[in-house]
Amino acid sequence: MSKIITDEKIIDEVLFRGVEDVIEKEHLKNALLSKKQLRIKFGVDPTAPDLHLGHSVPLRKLKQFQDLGHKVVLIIGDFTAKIGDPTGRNEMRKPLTDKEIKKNMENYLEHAEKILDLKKVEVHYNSEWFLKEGVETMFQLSMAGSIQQILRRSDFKKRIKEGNDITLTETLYPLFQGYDSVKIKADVEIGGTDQLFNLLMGRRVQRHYNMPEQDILTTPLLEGTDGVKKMSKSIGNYISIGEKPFSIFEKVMLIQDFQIEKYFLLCTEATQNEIKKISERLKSGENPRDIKLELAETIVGIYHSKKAGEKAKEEFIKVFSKKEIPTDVEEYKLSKKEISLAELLAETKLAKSKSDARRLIEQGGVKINDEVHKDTKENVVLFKGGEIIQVGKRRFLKIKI
RNA sequence: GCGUGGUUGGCGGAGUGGUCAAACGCAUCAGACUGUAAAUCUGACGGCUUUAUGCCUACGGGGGUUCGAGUCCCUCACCACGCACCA
Repeated sequence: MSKIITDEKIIDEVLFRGVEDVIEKEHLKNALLSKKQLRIKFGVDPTAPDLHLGHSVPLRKLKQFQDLGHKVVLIIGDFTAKIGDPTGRNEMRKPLTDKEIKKNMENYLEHAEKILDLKKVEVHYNSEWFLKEGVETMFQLSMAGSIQQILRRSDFKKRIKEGNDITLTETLYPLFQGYDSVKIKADVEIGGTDQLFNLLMGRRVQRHYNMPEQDILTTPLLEGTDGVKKMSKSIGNYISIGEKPFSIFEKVMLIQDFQIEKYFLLCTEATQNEIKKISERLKSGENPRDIKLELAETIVGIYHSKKAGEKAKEEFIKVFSKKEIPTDVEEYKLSKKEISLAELLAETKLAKSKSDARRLIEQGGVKINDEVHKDTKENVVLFKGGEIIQVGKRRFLKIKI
């Protein structure tokens, strides 16, 4: 068993930095100081095929607990996924198949490994107990909460108001999630602020089973690259931690200026002090772009390597500031040497269709070897190989014969 | 079960017999401007080509009326609301 760190200063940092709310803060702090190894629960929803920076926020918090010597317990909600978490939903989610869940989880753990030390993590699938215990547990559990409590949550209220259905299974979801805490004897549960209701339900369920109630720590939600909406794959404003260095870099640069500090806080190890300095630099009128470059470099550094971060930065300056052609351009092997430009764009997926390609060409968005080709009537272009096709600012392709 | 209303593009939402590839808004994409952005301005935003007051495919599914149908009728599916039980 690893040693438990009880340095009060470090503990305060863990409970403060990048934390939205801690419920029973004093209690948790004392527990952390007590030298006892705590069990830190984190529920994973196996609907996400890959992890993005938004997911990384609570995971990074878990890592801090892990570093203090506590036991991180990941619960993979394969059973609960079949119900679907109603949080933030105005419609019921469609249930996943076992196969999808399995595949998603393999992906998830692979990515999570970039943040947590998985060897020290205890992993459970909640079907372990739910399938075995069956109806009896359902009865017990459904007595732990009341309809009024469940309906008090805002997403349900909204759905009722809008006349959308709420299935009975959805109302049970928080109880099921809470039961996980009972089974693994959680001392602490971590989650995003959107999970607050479910997390609190965990306390209730534990109480119902005459267990000490878990403390709760919530982390802020991270807005995506649009600066407004919560980072999410379906909105398309996400940065996956499995992406290639340059891709991560590029997307981090897309975030809005006012998000810089939050990203430093939630996505990097920067200390409170360092973040303060960054705020000051921003206030003093320093070009936010340069600070964003540092941010992007740091984040790439975390998920790849320091070197990859530096390289991505150089590349970014080259492509976007100096408007040069990137060093590594994806190659595309052309089937025939003579092909119309529109056809080529459609074939290579640089454009959605030939019509789309024509529109891009007309609008001056297409370049061959840095030269704008605006003529749609130019039917056939003879390619020798080695030409660089550019669409917009970010899409490049090298022609290979 | 009965009744009423609804189902239009990535989304919201117009359109009630012809000029609808579908107003308007959002999202997206391209161009200009820039700090990579953001904001702003311009343009595009179903597909195909012979680039045109061009052709094809679209308004939940199927069928019908009509010279002509998101638009009228029938039917099926789905959704919402109301009624019915409690009274």
